Amino acid sequence: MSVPSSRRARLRHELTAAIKDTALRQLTDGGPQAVTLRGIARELEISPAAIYGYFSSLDDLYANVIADGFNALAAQTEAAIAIYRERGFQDQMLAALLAYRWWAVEHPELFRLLYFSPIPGFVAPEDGPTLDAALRVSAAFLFVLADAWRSGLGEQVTPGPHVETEKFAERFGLHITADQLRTAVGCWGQFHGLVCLEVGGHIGNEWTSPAALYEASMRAMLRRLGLPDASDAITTETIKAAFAGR
Amino acid sequence: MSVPSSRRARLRHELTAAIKDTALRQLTDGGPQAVTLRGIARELEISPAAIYGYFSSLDDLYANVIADGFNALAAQTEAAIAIYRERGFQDQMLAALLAYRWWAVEHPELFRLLYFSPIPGFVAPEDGPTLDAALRVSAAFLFVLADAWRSGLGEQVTPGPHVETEKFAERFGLHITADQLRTAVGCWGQFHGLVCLEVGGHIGNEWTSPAALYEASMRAMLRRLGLPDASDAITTETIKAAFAGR
DNA sequence: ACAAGATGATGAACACTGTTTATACTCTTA
DNA sequence: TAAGAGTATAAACAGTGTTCATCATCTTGT
Repeated sequence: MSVPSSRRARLRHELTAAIKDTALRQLTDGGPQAVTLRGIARELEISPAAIYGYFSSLDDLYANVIADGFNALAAQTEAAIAIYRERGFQDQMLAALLAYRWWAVEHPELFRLLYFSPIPGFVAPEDGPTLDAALRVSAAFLFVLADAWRSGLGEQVTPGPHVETEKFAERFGLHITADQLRTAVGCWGQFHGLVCLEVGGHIGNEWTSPAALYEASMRAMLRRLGLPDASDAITTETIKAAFAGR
Repeated sequence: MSVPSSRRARLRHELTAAIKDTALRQLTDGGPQAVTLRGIARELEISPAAIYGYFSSLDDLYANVIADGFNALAAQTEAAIAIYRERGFQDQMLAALLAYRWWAVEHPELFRLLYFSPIPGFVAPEDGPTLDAALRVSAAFLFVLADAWRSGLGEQVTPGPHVETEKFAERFGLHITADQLRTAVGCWGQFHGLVCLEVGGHIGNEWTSPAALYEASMRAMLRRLGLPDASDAITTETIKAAFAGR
């Protein structure tokens, strides 16, 4: 801090971004094992040791890439919700759900990295930006659902034993019942699970269209939540088009 | 084949098993990056090069560990189903679902390896035992559900566009409708997703009991399928006890 | 404008990793 | 017992993350 020299700060910021970018590119090109400290240095025509002036270790670099990834995913779902801001909650939810899958399918390696980090050391609780960014993703969906509930829609929840919701309310600044929390997490598992199976290559796309299957499942899920049917016009293609002309 | 010398064959079999075992132990102890060819050799007091007489590469070793893992997971779910062979399909399904989560929670690193292989090179389609073992897991659930459908139970399926089911029927030897297939995959995504979130550490167990949440969600899912309510006596603890006294 | 000092980059080294190859060894079997 | 198949080995190679002492560069107070 304390009045940083602007030139140095700019160069520093640019190089950190460049390092993260090349790491991301190596990840998307050749999988997790292909991203290499020396490879990044080679590509940037820089000494391997120089990177340590920007990241304390390769794990630290990974942590930042992961945080950026979570933020990108969150931004995409939030943007999808914003598109249908004037419409019903069911439209906002469906748009967010489709945007979630779209992002995952377009960035499969990064998506894997986010939710099944193949890096050993860190789950990094409370450690900083990683966890916050991860929560931001779920929060995007949760807030829409909570808004719908608050407005009196969709009170079909999953019954079950009582669970604590205080710590949850504390973290999210959101007061919902135990049944609602259970329902929300159940939905989360549902769409996240389908996306995981597809990204992991376990839904053979030789015998199904994953996109159509996902969309149908999500519409059914929203119906089970007690929400009105979402507009038929909302499909993955619609979302893509709306993002393209943004 | 051709009348193998029994002594050599036995030693060979034992050492391959020992290699896989230590690889698995290193995985569960220190994560994916901790399993090391040289580390295995060190632990078995063997030359690193000796392992290449048993596995063609580290990836090959991984593939075998993965196949074994899928088979262990499949065996556990099949055994859980077998316990309730004389009972209703809903009991068999719930038991299988709870056994699935239980196995995943008890072998988190291996579960990650199975469904989000952090190894670069292989998804290995048609490559041999890996894919077969992976299919065996889904088949366990699918056959029970198909039996229930065939007996006239639970015809609440997810409507949607037509998808091809011929290649699917060919692979599984099971003839179901497109709506049934969509429903089954939707359910798969649901329970698999919840397990993935928990194993990935994204369901904070500081504000929920993942086991209770999972059980409640699964009972709700079976109800949505149109199956009768499963016995209240079936819980994770029940399954554990049944396995312990087997 | 210049010296002082902070900041950044470097090459060499270390301890690892997977993999190959030529060599030595051991055991089966004819 | 001799031949030969099967197995284990040490040494080497290319590559990895990380550290450290050294050197270049740039910012800044006087």
